[in-house]
Amino acid sequence: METATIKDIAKALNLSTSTVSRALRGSYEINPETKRIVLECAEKLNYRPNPIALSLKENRSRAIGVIVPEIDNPFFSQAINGIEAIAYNRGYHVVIFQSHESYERELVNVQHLLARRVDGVLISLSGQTNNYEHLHGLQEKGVPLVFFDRFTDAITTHKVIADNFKGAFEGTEHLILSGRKKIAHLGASSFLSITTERIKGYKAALEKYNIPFDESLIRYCNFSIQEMETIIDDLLSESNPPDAIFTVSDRLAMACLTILKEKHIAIPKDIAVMGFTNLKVASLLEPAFTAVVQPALEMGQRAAELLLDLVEKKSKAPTNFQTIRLPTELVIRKSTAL
Amino acid sequence: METATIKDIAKALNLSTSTVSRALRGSYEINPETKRIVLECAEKLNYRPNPIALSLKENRSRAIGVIVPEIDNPFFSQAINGIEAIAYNRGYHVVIFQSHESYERELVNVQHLLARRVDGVLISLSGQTNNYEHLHGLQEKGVPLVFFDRFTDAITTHKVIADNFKGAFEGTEHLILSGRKKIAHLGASSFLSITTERIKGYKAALEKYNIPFDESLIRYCNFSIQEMETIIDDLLSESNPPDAIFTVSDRLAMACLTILKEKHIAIPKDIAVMGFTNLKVASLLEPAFTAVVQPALEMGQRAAELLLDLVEKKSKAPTNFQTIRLPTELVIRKSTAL
DNA sequence: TTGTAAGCGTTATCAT
DNA sequence: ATGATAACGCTTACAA
Repeated sequence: METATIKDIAKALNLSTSTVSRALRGSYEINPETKRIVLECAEKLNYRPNPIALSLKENRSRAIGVIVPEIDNPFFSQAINGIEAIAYNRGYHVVIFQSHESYERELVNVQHLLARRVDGVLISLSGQTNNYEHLHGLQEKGVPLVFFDRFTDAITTHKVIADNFKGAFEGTEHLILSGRKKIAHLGASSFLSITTERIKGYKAALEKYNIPFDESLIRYCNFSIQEMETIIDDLLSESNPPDAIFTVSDRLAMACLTILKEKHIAIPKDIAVMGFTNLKVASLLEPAFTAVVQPALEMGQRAAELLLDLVEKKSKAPTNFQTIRLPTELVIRKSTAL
Repeated sequence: METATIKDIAKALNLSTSTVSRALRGSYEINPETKRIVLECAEKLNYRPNPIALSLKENRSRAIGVIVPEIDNPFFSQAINGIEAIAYNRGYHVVIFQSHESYERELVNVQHLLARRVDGVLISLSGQTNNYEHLHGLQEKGVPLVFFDRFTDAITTHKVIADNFKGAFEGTEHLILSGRKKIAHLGASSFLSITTERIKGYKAALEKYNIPFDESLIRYCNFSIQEMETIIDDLLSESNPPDAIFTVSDRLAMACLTILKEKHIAIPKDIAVMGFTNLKVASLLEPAFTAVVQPALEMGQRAAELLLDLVEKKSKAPTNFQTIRLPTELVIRKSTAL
């Protein structure tokens, strides 16, 4: 059974396709009776408008593209969840791409999205991206773009991000106040806003408590778990290892805890571990772990809302682009008996 | 700057669109010189074929649809990762929908996928689904369908699933051999294959060791974390609570561990906990937790491969539908010092 | 109130 | 070797 088209209805009813089209979309200028029989017939034939034909005509797809570093990362899958919820409610589909932290891949993703004529793009930058021509390209072609989580100031548009500075400041302060003297900071790629902003927060906290900043305590690792492990191992095997570790992502936190456990290092006692995660993950981790919880779901929702507003915007009035900083929450869980 | 079309190239070169089209796709019957200048011009204008126009013409979209209960679930996000990898390599896009464990939502998702003319569908059934007309509908319209993880025998097609019976058997056996006498089984919805198959494995293990089966030790919970907690609480507050709990999903395992910890119940000592999860989550959970690890990534990959084979199949020869059961792995982690 | 025709970008068929 | 035309499904001036 093939899908019925407007033509089929027109033929069945001896009407023109334009009449059917109008009746279907409830135009004024149509005889109520005609409208009735058209709708009835459409129902009978199980007519479904072909969105592809519409896309071709209107040069838009009612789909938005999302580019994330990895789907299989709790932060991003939760953000996508938020995006999907909003998009679904507003009648849009979501097409997902992964950059796998690769600039080249991100480039290709953008080209695919352009080819697909998505109506807008949500992106969280790859850790390798430090050139933004592809994003300018999107904007030049009039495709609205909104950043979430990882952005660049090189592009003017809405940004929905965590309050990285404040989160890192509060987290670091918490470590200091609980007596830690030597706090390592495990960042992602140095290109990323989440890294630079968090390092600033970290530094500011050290400064407030007159702790000298030690460059060697900052490490960058963006890619494989493998690489993270190497770096963490390296950090821990120094003659005078840190007594606290601040990590900037779920995966770093996990890698860190795993290694510490393997090395039989007591987490609250010998080394304090804290870092940016999302709530679900935080609840799974070592109870002594302190989480700077990011509102991943809300970030996705807000970003999607802003994007769809841009997409549906009719007026050509200049947009006031916003940078929304969602608050993080410091979660200190009791170390319950296991 | 607008996107260039074949027409633009034709106009610029004083050729017909058909010639340009043929040159672009490297037809024999074209003058090498013409071909050259066309390609050159296409390059200059940054021509990109419009996949929407192609879709309309060919009545296909080079996109596959995926329906999962929840994106934000480590098992599914990992499976999607596998799907995406294969689809990307073979030139397909992935459109993702969530059923949120709701039959109605799944129905709507299927309709959207039909409207979008996806070339094929991968689905893992919602916990509420016990009517399969919508899936028959897909098949009637010639849209290939492949199940992964959660399937029904009411539909004839490829199925890529975990070896649920064996996994549950081995897991339960492990609990029995480590001295547990009263093993509770926390299933998802009773409609789901993952539930029924795993219960069979559980029963078979009990039988092997002559442990009488006690219906009241089996509980079903498919939905909110809230509901899971109620059920687990209920189970634990019986006069003679179980000394082991077997859970059939990541989320159940998490809910279970959380509650036990809150109640200060010693996990290896008072109650053994084990269950189906994926490796990433398993490594984060309570070290005394025993995991029946499912190959989520591979499941996604295999399912996507089978689906794309169906999609691209030319011959009308009847297909031999396969049911691929991927082995699970019993992971017993040492309870390292924390 | 309804019909005719053009057009969205592309390719296939049938000329030339 | 190349061009003209129709067609994919739909909307929308413009005509009637």
